[in-house]
Amino acid sequence: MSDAPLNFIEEIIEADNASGKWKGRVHTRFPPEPNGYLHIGHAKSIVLNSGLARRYGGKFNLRFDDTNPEKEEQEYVDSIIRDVKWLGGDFEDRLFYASDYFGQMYDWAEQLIQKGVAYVCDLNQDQMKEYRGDWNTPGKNSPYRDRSVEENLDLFRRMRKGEFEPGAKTLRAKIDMTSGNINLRDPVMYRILKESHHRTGDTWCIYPSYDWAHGNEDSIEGITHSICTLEFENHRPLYDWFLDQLGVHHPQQIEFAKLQLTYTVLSKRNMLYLVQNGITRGWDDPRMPTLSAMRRRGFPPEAIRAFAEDVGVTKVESVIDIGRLENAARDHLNKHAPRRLGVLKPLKVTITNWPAGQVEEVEVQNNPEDEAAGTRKVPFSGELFIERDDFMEDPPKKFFRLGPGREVRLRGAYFVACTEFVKDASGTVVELKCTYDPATKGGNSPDGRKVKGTLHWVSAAHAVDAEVRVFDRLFAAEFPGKGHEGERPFLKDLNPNSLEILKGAKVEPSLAGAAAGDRFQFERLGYFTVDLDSKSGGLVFNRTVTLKDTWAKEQAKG
RNA sequence: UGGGGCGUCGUCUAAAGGUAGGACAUCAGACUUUGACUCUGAGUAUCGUGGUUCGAAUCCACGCGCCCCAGCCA
Repeated sequence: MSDAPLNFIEEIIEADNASGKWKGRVHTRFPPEPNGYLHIGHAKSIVLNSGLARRYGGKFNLRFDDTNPEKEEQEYVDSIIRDVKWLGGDFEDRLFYASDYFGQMYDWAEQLIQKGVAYVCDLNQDQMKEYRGDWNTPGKNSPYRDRSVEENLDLFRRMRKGEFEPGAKTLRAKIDMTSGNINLRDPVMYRILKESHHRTGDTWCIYPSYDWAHGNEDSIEGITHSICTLEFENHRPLYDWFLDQLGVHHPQQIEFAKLQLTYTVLSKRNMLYLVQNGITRGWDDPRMPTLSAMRRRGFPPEAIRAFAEDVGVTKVESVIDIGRLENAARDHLNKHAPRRLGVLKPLKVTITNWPAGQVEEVEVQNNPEDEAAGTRKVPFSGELFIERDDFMEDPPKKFFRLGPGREVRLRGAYFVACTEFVKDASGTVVELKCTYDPATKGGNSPDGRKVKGTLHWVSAAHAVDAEVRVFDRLFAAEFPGKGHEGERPFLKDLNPNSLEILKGAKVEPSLAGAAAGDRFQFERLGYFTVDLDSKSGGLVFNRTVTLKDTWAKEQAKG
């Protein structure tokens, strides 16, 4: 437990514990509908719910809210389980499905019919809408509202048996057609759906609606604090009404503001569009905000958790600067990612005074943030590659890298000075000729001479070829779609440079055996992970995030 | 225009009638074998108007602004 201030949900829990409301019990749940992939917004909910359980010695359930067979699929169930586990949401053996409770819910529905507070309605969809009224007009009672208990029971049982077509009848709660809260105007509890369910098959042809089902699910599982997002605030009176009518265990619904991020689109509909139209390469394209994509891109789950905790929990609708997510990744990776040397856009360097054919091993620290990470040997020779951006033909004074006559340090190796540069016919610099100072081995000069810059490098003969996928934000606008007209305004804000594939990268030889998912810092560049597409002999890296770069910022200012 | 919710630095978020604090971002500097990390410093906020009070972000009143709701989706 930390001494950080409590968020409003923790305050509720501590008050409940103090009053003995739940006898000290805390039981939360994450209840996704298996109709899409989990994204960073869901991560906030998972971290919140599972974190509360952990903090207060309670329990956390994973429960699929699979009440709509028209939209749900096993593929999504599998991906969600994988993602929740990866994030560290510890539901132990408590993996549940709303569909497991269909029998209980059906019995409870009959109970409400017996009680006279639920009825079978024959109104079709258009009629029901008309009878419902609107914000300024109270609704009218359905003509079927006063059927007898016997008739309702008979009809409901026949609905279950499949005697009626989809849409022909519904079971409705008898509440108040004039309520200012439209959710209370006799909401639908069951609809007829002749659709095969991914778990129950064709056992059922009537399916419970969200409002009826959700409280039941929470109640059955003994949930104490049922946490959901703000848009369900209007549904809470209904949640309470059903549970009160049933007289069963009654959890408290609490609403919080969902996560929104700048430069990001998080709606399932829009994400599906990006995937189906090939704008990204599937749900796990590293530019997507899904958890599978973020995993593939190299985000550590610990970083996502830290981020989710850092942004806080309130009822204020807020948009988080995506830079904070990137920062969370840097923060974790800085402490844990081993450093390596890799050159994204190589420029050849020949050390003219290096003994021909000689190879030396230099010792480089694996992680200056972590002494225990130790050191490694990296081969150095007279033919090297450095980063193209680290040389300028006519550099400004504040450029600390290589230029004609300038001297820099090669990380862990020697000081080198540029004596000459070679251009091809088109005027592009293709090679540098440098001299090295043998007295500076390891990177220190005995005469106390200073250099401003330290460059990363690889030995040409020893380097391993790699493809590097350099990602940038998928959208170029802070609020994608804002200010544009049309069907899918967010498409107008797509960043045309969100993916750059660098085929000719060169990395140090120790990376040859790296496996998919391994994360590294390429010194001075950023954090990189080995992509799923990587095969031995064909290394592929994803750039997770760059290092902070004040030089680039300076340049951008002009 | 009915019902529900929300307004604190640029962005998040604390302060439960008593010094408006922190993080990220920004700017300036120190350090540096990563222009990273780390460290130091700076500026910037209580939606408005009244009221209660010795004292109000906090309590009261009246406004204003933004979000959600008219699926047999969740």
